Amino acid sequence: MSQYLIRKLEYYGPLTPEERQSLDAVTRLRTRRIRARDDIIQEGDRPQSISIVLDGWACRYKSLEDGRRQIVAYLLPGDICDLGASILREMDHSIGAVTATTLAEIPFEAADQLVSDHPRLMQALYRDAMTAASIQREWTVNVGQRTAFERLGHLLCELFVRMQTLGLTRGSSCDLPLTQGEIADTIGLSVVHVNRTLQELRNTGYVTVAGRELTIHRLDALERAALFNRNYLHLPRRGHLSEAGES
Amino acid sequence: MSQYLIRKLEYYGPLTPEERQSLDAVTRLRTRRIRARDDIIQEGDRPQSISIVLDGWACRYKSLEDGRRQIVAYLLPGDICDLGASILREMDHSIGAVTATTLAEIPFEAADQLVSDHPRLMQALYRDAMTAASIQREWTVNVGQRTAFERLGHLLCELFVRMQTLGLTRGSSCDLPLTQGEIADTIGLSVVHVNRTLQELRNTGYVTVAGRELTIHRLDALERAALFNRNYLHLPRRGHLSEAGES
DNA sequence: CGAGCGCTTGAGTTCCCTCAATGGTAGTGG
DNA sequence: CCACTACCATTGAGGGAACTCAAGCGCTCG
Repeated sequence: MSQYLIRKLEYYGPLTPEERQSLDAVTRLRTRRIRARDDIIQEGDRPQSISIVLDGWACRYKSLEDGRRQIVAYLLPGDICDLGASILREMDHSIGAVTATTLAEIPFEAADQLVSDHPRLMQALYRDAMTAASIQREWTVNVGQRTAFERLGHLLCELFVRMQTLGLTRGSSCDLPLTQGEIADTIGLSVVHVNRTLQELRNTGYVTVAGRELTIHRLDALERAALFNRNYLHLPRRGHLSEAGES
Repeated sequence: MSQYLIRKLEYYGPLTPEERQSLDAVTRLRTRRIRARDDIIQEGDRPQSISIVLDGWACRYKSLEDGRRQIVAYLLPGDICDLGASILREMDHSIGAVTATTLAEIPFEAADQLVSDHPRLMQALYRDAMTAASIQREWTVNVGQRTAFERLGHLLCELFVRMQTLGLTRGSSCDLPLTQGEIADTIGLSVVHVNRTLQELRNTGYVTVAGRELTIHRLDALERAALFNRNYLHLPRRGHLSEAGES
């Protein structure tokens, strides 16, 4: 079940069979299903376990009193929901399910046991948290400096590349289960403007967005146009990536 | 020398005298002075030690190829420069000195020794990293959702409150060694518009900015006007804060 | 089959940007 | 000690990117 987390952690260095197995076991202890658009946890809550996305898309978001909302991260399969939340007093943001989502819920004791049994896993998880922080910095740059066209292009590049590392792309296509309203809340634009910018991306031949599927026709060109530089994802050098069918 | 780091970590829970002393000792091993506006480390570099700001202001920033620049964090005394950089391949952003800055440089081996001698310090440092990540999320909200007035007000509130926790405020005033250009790169506005927005903040009586000093006349009111909610700083409940003279 | 939601389009507006110019101040060097 | 330079803050004018409001269309689903 936790194949995506394992896959992700192995980018940082191979795991031993024991580490893989312990990780796998601990994610099978308890699972939880969330319906699309329901909240997984809310700002102010105190989490009782560590949750990992097994399947589906979720997002971290923060709301302002007057209803404005900013999505600050997307959680794809293998991503951990409560980085540090257990160690801080309470959640400073909410997490919502974008699609129907399956979570593994790991009790704190089981997690403690896991990392004390396998100290190298601790390091891999820390690394994962640092990568998440790097992505957060890049998102700040995205909304702070880039034009609407670049912002949207950058977001699509990031999501595609992250899906690719998970083996969840099909050629130059992947799922994109976001509404234009959610995209708007992600890149700090209005829905109307997202719609027009998306048309611009389509009309210039960079992408096709049909239903819930994204196709990037010229990834290299889009990366250039959107000033996307994948260094912030801290992936291994190119060429290691594989698709679903190949593994 | 590392009084500010110690002070910050003690917000998360008191340290033993031994922990304090070891922390202090390790920050005295080697120090480095940086002139204002020089870079401390650049994107792509691989850090050779852990640096802690002892004195002065620094900032994390990312540059785009065409010269646009986004400041993604300010590093105040007690802040750690290379959260996770040692564990990732290379720096995904640069760090520059805003003012003249003094750094403690802790060799990796000394840092490893420190946290293995005092495991609770590891937890405090991890907590600190998680708080930094929380601030980063809030900055994404700031540039993504808030108006120019709110953005600038929010930034000033954050900097003032953070300086306050360090005991570096004088009543309702504190240092603000930023040029309007740097503020512009922080909140994603043009210099001209920062200037006008700052005037708006002055004219409405919220703040005075004279030379390199910021005075916030009505902090509560500004917090409300800027939609500032200090929960994301994960400070202890209010009332614990003290000023320089009091401790 | 109406209701709700998401996508799309048009029209008008506003917030923020760029360009340009000025004055003040600090640092440099002759 | 005073040019000379550089940088920063400030102001005006004009333009454009993105916003709001409003309406219509096509799904899907109870």
